Amino acid sequence: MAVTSLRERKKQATRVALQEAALRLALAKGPDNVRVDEIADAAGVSPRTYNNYFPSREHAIVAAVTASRMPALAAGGPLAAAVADAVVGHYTEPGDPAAMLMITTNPGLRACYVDTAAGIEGPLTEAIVSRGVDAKTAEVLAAAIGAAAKVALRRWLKPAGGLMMVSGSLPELIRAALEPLAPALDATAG
Amino acid sequence: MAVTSLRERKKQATRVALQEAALRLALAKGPDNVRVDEIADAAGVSPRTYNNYFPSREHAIVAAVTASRMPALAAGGPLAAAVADAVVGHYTEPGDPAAMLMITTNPGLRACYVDTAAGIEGPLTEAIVSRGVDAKTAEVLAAAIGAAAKVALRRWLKPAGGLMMVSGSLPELIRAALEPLAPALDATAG
DNA sequence: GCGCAAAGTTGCGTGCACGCAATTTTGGAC
DNA sequence: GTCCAAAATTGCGTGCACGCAACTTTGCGC
Repeated sequence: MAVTSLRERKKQATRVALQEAALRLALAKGPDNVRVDEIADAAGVSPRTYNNYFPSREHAIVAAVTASRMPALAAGGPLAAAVADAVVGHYTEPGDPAAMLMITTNPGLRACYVDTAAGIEGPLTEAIVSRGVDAKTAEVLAAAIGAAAKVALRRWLKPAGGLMMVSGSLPELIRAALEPLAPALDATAG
Repeated sequence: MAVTSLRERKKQATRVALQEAALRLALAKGPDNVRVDEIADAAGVSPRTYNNYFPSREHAIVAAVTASRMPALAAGGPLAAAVADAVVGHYTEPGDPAAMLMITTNPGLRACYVDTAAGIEGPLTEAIVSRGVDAKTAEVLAAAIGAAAKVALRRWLKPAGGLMMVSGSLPELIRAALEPLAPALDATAG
């Protein structure tokens, strides 16, 4: 938040307005009954502008309940453990339970939520590099971690039994999914 | 090709017809000047049917130059090596050079081509399982491998210097990208 | 052959993503 | 305060993906 030119603040404001409008409307009318136009309208902005902020209808809704930044990696200790802690940290947010239920229930939102995992790859790459790992190696590892996170999210969202029930603790699932990658991560230790 | 009911053969035929029409038209007019309607038309099929076969305009074009199935994993030896060979094998196809140039040149096609890598995950999971690895572990590893493959493809497609030049040998890039995952793969050995 | 259920195709309608060019807003320099 | 270049917003137009509900084809049992 270092630079806060007025312009930047206004942009952030409309972004937030769009997110909140999207979430509110989706919760009120059901996610499939919300049109982009309504969201834009509720945020006091033109429909075209909506897509200057979000690449799809679902993104605004999901963004409203998604952590914006990854926690930093712990400085020392095994890389695998530090990564697991960071990823778990990122996905351990309170977040409106009703909103989460809606996301887990709706296919489009589910997919969009899972794709969130791609967003951690950039920061992860940097973080891994800053621990002395070669940049190209770090890129691959971050991509692998992102893929594992997606698997974990998919497992978490998978309808268990007949009912749409969250199938286990997300932190546990994330740690379990990252486990197979641990040898690769710890092999980078100097 | 075990089951070849007439129905199945006709489906395959239209699929191929669509692919070839798409590729031919894209090569002739430039990929951005080809409308879905034209492709469908050239394949003697309704536009609506196009999307029963391909989820996007780009997919048919890319599918025309993409290997349909992964080579099987070698039965013995280290898993990492077997996987690397299989993935390299999958991406080592002749393929019309002109078509490849077009794909590497056009942003939309590039992205679609990279996403091809997701298609190897299913077969890979099965293959890894059949080597005695736990199913959940295999799923994560396959996802990681797919992610690494995407990184390799992206590096390969990255415009090097000012010109749109393929930046190195794809097999080399794939092996390099898979290298960091080797410890994780070989750690599964009984 | 005959008929019928399943599979595939088609047309229609809707909402959406996005390129483009025109317009409005912003904010620092003077 | 005034001005202007950069940035953001907007409207428009286009092509596309896809749900849905007819309609047509297929292929199997008889």
